[in-house]
Amino acid sequence: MPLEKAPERDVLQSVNVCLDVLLSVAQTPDVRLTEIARSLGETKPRILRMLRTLERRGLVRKSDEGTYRLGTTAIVIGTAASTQVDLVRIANPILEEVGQKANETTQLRIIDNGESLCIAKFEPMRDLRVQAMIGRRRPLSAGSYKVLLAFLHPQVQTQMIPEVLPRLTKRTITDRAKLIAELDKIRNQGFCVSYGEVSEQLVSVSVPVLAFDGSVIAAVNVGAPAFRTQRSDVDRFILLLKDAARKISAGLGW
Amino acid sequence: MPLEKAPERDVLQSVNVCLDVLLSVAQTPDVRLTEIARSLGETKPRILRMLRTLERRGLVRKSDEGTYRLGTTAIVIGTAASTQVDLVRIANPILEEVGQKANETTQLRIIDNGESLCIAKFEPMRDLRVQAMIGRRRPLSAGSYKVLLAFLHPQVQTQMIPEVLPRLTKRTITDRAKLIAELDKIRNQGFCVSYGEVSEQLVSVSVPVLAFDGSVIAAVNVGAPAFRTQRSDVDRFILLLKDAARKISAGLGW
DNA sequence: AAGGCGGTTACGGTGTACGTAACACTCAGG
DNA sequence: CCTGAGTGTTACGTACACCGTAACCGCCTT
Repeated sequence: MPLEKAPERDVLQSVNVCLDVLLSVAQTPDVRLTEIARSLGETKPRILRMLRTLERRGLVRKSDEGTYRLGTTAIVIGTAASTQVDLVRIANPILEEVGQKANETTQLRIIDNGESLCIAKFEPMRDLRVQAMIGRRRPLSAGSYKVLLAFLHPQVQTQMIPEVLPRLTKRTITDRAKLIAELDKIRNQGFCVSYGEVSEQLVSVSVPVLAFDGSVIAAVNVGAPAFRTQRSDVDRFILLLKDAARKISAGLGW
Repeated sequence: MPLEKAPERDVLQSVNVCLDVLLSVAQTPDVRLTEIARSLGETKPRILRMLRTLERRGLVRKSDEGTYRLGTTAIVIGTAASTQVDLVRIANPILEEVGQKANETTQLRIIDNGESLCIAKFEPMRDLRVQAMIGRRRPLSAGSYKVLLAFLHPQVQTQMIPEVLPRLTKRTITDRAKLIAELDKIRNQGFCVSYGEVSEQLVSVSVPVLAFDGSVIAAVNVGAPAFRTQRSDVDRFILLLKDAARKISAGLGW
């Protein structure tokens, strides 16, 4: 029996592909028709039809050179979403507050599709700072984002950890057993500090945002260059983040 | 012959409806399945399938009570769009600058689907201020947004003006001939000031953003409460907006 | 001139996704 | 306690929307 495409019951594949196209354009601006078709493994006519419909509705825009970008309707939907998603709406001012006090970059990350996904951020006015980007994905196993794993129910946790752990730097944990031990430690202390696991010379601190039942909703994070971050700074970040996580939980109604 | 649905050649109606659903949720948060189906004139099973696919991709999220909101993927797409749409990316800091100097709300509006559409804004820190909202639509004929009409090519202009002009306040122009005369005046002086045409007690000033060939791209706008806006303020706004429009044009490469 | 590559069109067959109908469930009212 | 009017949901057979193939039209490069 062929194990390819489990057709995902009750999912309109036409709409599904159209969303693929949309995300494709979002990810790589000025992408061409052929490139999209190739990367999605679809035929050109099909993608052309998708793009035409998306263009007519202002979701994408075609440049004179035949490349595609997102359009104005995408902005409208996006800003509406920022106000509709409680987590982001609540977290944004709190992220800014922490970011101002720490004078470093802060992020809000959730689990999405087996990865961590940045859905809100704040960057301080400072010449040198960690660069964050809404929509950027990272493996769950690397960096301090692994708090997201640590506070998961044990069964889904092991299920969420892939067979082979991707290596981003020489400090990245790639041994499953070692990772699980680390996760235990994190769950006990309530936070995670990571040194150069995802990027060299970067230190990252994360604290989980928990729901009323103790399930993990998201993680708040401070990222900073290692050279200017003392042990005392890290401790300060942890306190700031714990406070922030508590506020966000409260803001969500718990 | 039936004049209903000209099937819009090469437009996937399945995708089309799905976008309707998405915009529906964007416009009215916490909307229910039945309500969407009713407002779009579609059947419930169809909309259910759409929502399910959208939900699986994180575009919308279903609450426990069965209502729908936009989801995290919508945020990702939206923020990507803000950086990809040149006009918005360029205009945003300029809008803020003008807004700070005027200490009033500023907007960037384009023509979309026969209406004016707000795609960027700035609101000053001030207790009482005009409220702007990205995605909000207004008739092209009312308020100072009519600069968008004024700088259109004459043939498309008349084609863009509807048969009957909607009345928003008692000051709204509802006579076609009068409107066209007004548009001539606006085109000559290069800006438009409107007193209470779209909202009572509000004054609004708009200046067109022109492309290298003189075609109109967008309009920049200052909106303020009438009671605190002197003639001299209006003049100041005009200067600020003209400068802003010039900068935006330049930023777009002209 | 020939070939490659991008985008586009045409068209006929098929399988996706459509609507109908019936189903569960909750709530309000009689 | 039943009934009716709301939800949202499932099942299913049919039709047509949409798909892929193939051919086409530029535009480059060789």
